[in-house]
Amino acid sequence: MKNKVVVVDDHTLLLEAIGGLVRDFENFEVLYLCKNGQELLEKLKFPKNIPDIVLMDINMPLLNGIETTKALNEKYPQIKVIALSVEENEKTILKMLRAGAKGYLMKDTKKEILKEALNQVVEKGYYHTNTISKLLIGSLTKDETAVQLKEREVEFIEHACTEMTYKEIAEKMFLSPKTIEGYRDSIYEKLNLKNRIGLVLYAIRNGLFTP
Amino acid sequence: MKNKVVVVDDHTLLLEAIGGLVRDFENFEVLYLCKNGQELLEKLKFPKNIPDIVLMDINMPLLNGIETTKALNEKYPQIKVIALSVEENEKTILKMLRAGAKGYLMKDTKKEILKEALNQVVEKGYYHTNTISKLLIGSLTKDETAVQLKEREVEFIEHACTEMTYKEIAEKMFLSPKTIEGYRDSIYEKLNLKNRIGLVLYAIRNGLFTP
DNA sequence: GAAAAAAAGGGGTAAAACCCCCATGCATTT
DNA sequence: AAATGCATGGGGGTTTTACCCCTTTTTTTC
Repeated sequence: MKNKVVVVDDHTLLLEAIGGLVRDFENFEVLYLCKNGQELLEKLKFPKNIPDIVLMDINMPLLNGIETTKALNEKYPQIKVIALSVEENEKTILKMLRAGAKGYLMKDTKKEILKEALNQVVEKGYYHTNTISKLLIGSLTKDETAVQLKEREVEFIEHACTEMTYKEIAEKMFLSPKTIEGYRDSIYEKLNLKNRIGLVLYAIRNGLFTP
Repeated sequence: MKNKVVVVDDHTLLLEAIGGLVRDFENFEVLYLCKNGQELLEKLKFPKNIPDIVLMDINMPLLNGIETTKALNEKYPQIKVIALSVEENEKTILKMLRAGAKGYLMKDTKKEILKEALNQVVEKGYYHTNTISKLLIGSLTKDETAVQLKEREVEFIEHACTEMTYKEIAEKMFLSPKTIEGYRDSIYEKLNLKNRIGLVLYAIRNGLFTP
């Protein structure tokens, strides 16, 4: 019995191409392909559509890789997710692993490594490269969870990533400029930032804002 | 006689996967795969390695797609380049077309479209989707070339994409703060920006700075 | 229901950013 | 020789940010 694989990626070309690669591996078969997380969750409502492994991109519209992985881990814990991404961003990788991904592959992976990863996930239940393992060890020492942004603060950060002044942002969010300054100050403290430029860079690097 | 295709992309998985797709098309064969522009130029030194079509990614280390395409157009004008990218950035697309690319495909393209593009490039010498055609028409009216940043201004912009104050940037560039302000003001005018946030976003969106 | 935490708003000061308009020196062009 | 372009630096002003420390109101928690 071949292991059933589903590939999820919004870039159709990449999606079909990776599907093609997996189809070439002897002990794997491609069940179907999805363009985003929402499409996958729809499909999974039918038991015949439940795969053994999901190869999942992280940056997707509608429902991204992290949220989708979380959902899968709750509803279908038997499905093993391997993240697939060009993102080398440490925090993103960690978020994905926390969401329950069993492996993480950079997109500059060789065909053989993909096969190896698929096989290891089937046999051992996980696949981690050296890079990822080191990251995991590092994450134990750092207290990442301490930084928790409020809903309204995230909203403010998105507005801060434009040419608007704080006064204008305040108007847009129906708040006093002073409240906005309050948000800013508490964010600066939490994230150890010096000025708005730093905030913008933080937002971009952590996916809160896409330029 | 099959048309010879070379794929250039730094993401190995994508590289191999696209190679696989092209291999499946009847009238095309994959000569070889490259991880960046430099590797391609090395290969081309041997006449037997000269393909009919190059499928080229834009963002690559060592020698990016735009520079590589320029080089190809000078030395091997018979080779037709099709750009392949996730970038939807207008300016990047235009740069690539100006460099001499005969076609431009987003990575969310279907397998059939890729085949269609390859065939059209062989037959007509070019392949442009509606989106690209509209862009081309638009570019004729706008005088994009007017905006020309000086060497030193670009250097300043890179520093502006950090938490440094202008005073600190001035020290780092061995200039008076007033000179820095001069750079800033002329850049704001040229690029129609309101403040430093806008500058940072411009820099990121146009590849002057990678966060 | 009281205590604690958070969200929202405020005052004041100093620094940074922004915006004009101007001067010098130096190379290239005409 | 005059003109142009450009890099560099400056004066003096306003606006916007940053950074203090503080109060009131709402929400959460025990």
